Amino acid sequence: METTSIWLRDDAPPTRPSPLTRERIVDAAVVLLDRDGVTGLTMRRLAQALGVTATALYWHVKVKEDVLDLAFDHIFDEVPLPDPTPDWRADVRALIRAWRDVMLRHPWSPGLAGRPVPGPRVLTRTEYLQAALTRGGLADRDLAVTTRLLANYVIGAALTESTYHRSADPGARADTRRHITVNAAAYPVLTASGHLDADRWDSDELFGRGLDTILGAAG
Amino acid sequence: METTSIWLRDDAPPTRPSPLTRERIVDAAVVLLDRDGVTGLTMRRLAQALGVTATALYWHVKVKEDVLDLAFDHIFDEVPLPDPTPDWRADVRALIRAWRDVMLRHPWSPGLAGRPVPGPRVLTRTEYLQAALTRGGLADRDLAVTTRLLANYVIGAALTESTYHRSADPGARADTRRHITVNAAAYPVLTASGHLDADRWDSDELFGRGLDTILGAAG
DNA sequence: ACCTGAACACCGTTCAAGT
DNA sequence: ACCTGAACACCGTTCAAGT
Repeated sequence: METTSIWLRDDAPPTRPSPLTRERIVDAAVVLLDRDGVTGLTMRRLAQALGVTATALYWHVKVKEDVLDLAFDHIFDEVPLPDPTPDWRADVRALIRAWRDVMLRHPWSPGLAGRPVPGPRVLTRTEYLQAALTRGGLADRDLAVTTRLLANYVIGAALTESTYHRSADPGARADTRRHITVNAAAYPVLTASGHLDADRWDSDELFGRGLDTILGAAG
Repeated sequence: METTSIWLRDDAPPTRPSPLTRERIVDAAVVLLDRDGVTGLTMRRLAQALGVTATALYWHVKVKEDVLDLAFDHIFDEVPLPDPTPDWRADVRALIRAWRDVMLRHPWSPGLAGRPVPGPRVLTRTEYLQAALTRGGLADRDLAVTTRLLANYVIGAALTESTYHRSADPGARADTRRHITVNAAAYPVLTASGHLDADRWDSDELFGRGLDTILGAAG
């Protein structure tokens, strides 16, 4: 009868103990994407992080795009689906806010949002959203309009905000703002309104008010 | 005194008559992007289209990203800026619709929409938008909220619609829709509402109604 | 069934050199 | 000032071969 001796444990290869699975590939991909962005994810680096050859990945995945699709869907596990409440608007607000939050936490994700095939996690969240809107009395075309309005708003917001935040050149934002104020003759309203002035308004608050505008008009 | 003889004309090199300029580079880039998408634009292919060596481009441009930035801004020449009318809502509607149209005509563009530095053409259109909203009585925080709401909505809409339309696999959309209906137990609302059913609603109309929802609630 | 190694056809970018 | 050629350090993907 064999007991798990400490020597046997030390004999085990320490670098790649578990077998390669889709799950481990996706987890490693998200880590790399978070750290180095979408251009930082290469099949070779992903394989290296998993202690494996690049070509080994192609047994588990057809093309690199599949890895991106899987990673994109995977992060939406972070969007909770609480039990519906009587306040359908509050449910929608919480969902959309969490949706935006997860995309801002993974800044590489909004650019991938237009993926042709939504994964199961995205579909589940969309189901939750449409269910809440349905409780609010929306149906048929109005339901489709508001679903798209909310989804496209949150995607656009996450896309612009995330790329704006981690601008390669940190001074580029100030440069653009300066370009506006210097050419104030061409951009009188933008100059006055403080467009691209990062300190003027809080992004979270602006997003929330836009959301309220949609929800106030719907239903 | 020299006259332009036909022989002299024929002597001129036919492949690369004009000198390389940023303008010519951007024009060629847009052509390539329209034809092959963002992955189809490489510095080598771009150079070949211009009858020049890939490395020659680096005299006119610092990195490839600059080409993408220039191309993205360039297409917004196609968004007209008509004289403002007394109906500010109509002005906004026309601008946002044209904004969406140009992005759908250049399906590679929405994914680039989050570029850290907006170009002069985008800024000019944003100025036009904020001027119209200002005529509608919006100011300060309300102006910022509605500007972002409209801009992010149109960007998100263009992103999802464009990638949805030229899905690599044309049957993938139907597959996803089938996945919903087959798992109707998990997606009861999506099944009933016809989510991802391309034929159910007209995209242009849904977008327009979402736009009207925003404009109806604003101001 | 699952992974390796070698190979193919590409990339973006740098830099010395030409004109 | 503007472009070429060679070179560097990479890519995604295929495929025969190993276990």
